[in-house]
Amino acid sequence: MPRKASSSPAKPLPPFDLQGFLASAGVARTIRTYKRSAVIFSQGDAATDVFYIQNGSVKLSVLSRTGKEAVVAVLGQGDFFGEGCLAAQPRRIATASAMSASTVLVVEKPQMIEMLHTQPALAERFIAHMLARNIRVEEDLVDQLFNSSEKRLARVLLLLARYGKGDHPLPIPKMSQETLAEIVGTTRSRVNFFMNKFRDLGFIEYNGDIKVKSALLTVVLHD
Amino acid sequence: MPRKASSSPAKPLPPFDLQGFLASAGVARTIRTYKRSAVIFSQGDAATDVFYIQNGSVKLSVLSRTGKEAVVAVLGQGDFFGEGCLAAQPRRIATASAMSASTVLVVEKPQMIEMLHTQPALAERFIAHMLARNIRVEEDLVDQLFNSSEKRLARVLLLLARYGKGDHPLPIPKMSQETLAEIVGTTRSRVNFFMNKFRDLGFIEYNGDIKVKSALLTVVLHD
DNA sequence: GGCCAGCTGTTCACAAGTGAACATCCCGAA
DNA sequence: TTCGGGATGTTCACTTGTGAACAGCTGGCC
Repeated sequence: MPRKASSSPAKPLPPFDLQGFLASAGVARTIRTYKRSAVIFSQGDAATDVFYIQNGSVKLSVLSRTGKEAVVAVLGQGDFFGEGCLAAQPRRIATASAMSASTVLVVEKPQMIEMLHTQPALAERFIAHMLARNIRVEEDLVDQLFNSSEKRLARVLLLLARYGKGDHPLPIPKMSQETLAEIVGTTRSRVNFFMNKFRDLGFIEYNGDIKVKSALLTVVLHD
Repeated sequence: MPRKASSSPAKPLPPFDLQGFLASAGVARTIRTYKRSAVIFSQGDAATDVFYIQNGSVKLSVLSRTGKEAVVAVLGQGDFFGEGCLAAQPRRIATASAMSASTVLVVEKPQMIEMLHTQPALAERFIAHMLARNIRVEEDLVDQLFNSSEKRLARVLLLLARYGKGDHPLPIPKMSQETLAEIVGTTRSRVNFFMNKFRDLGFIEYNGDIKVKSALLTVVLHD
């Protein structure tokens, strides 16, 4: 029996003290902190480091030739990003920016490569991250291919809400409808329309933050 | 200067004799051969093995609740697939089928995990694969978000054509317009319309196989 | 207080994409 | 050779999404 493709829950990444790990391995490392909206790296920059989120949330966005912006990932504690530099990518293909105050660990590419060779525990963890990321991006792609913008918005809201786990109505980090549109892949006017619809139906509440009634909003996904 | 997101060439995966590698490591392994159109595994099946393509080409497709089908990847020699089982996925989320006669190597999940721990060369190779895959899927997603179906079709044709490398007009494996539509993420009538348009403009030739004039078709991507 | 910037709410003409129908065309099997 | 099934070519009414515009709101800052 085929399952709905996008239904598998976000993989619960076990916490991992990369900083302590690096310290005990005697590896040089840097910790940086960013304020909300601060840019961590920009599309086109030289790609020299891998990042690991200690705290906060980071979004990766891509700017098209025509000026449109798309958000390809929203990441949180325990996620890696910027790992494209380990492959052949000499430049960043996306811009990384903090969505809330964040602290990230920076590891230079040569050291990361070295450690992936010599530290099986890190390699294992990193592979797990890549697998999870891959599954998520594939689900996003399938979602784009199959679903209308109304359903995609509902899915994004549900995923963001359960991001902090706990399953109960959890406030979503402050985020404009413009940003939501960039995540969902549609226009702001469309997001606005459906947000009001969902609110009228009692599926969400919002003024400043958004509160999602998961059980109700889920209905939208199943037609 | 931001680069066009989908412009980075498919990563040229260096050949890797996984079979020989496994043999010398004394690991149990199985080789299977499939005919064109044969199903390797189906969406919903128990996910117990990782596959490695020795030869041929394999597509991964997902079926929606509503009966629509989408192709999420077309893979070739040297690619892994079915690696989702290494993460938390107990079931296949996609169907894998041979697009041409293919031989694949099958490795059971526990052995793959064991080897990723003990064989740095394999782990490295596997990480490289996951990074490349991730980049490609992200590009596909961005392509969906930014581009019209005409441009997406052009991009898919270009990627398929240069798949075998060499850069010169290379015949694309026989593939129906229906399948192309599932890869591009649109309807057959749309694909048919644009294929004829491209043919009229001299960008491609086709009766049975498709021949892509890369230099010409590329124009479509840049408006 | 008054101003500005950014976000929200709303509308609308227009563009793009869908899906279903029907007419060929081609090729391999009986 | 004929038949049937799959592929292609073509059309069209209908749905969905776009992008640009304009009018409030609201909150921070001088």
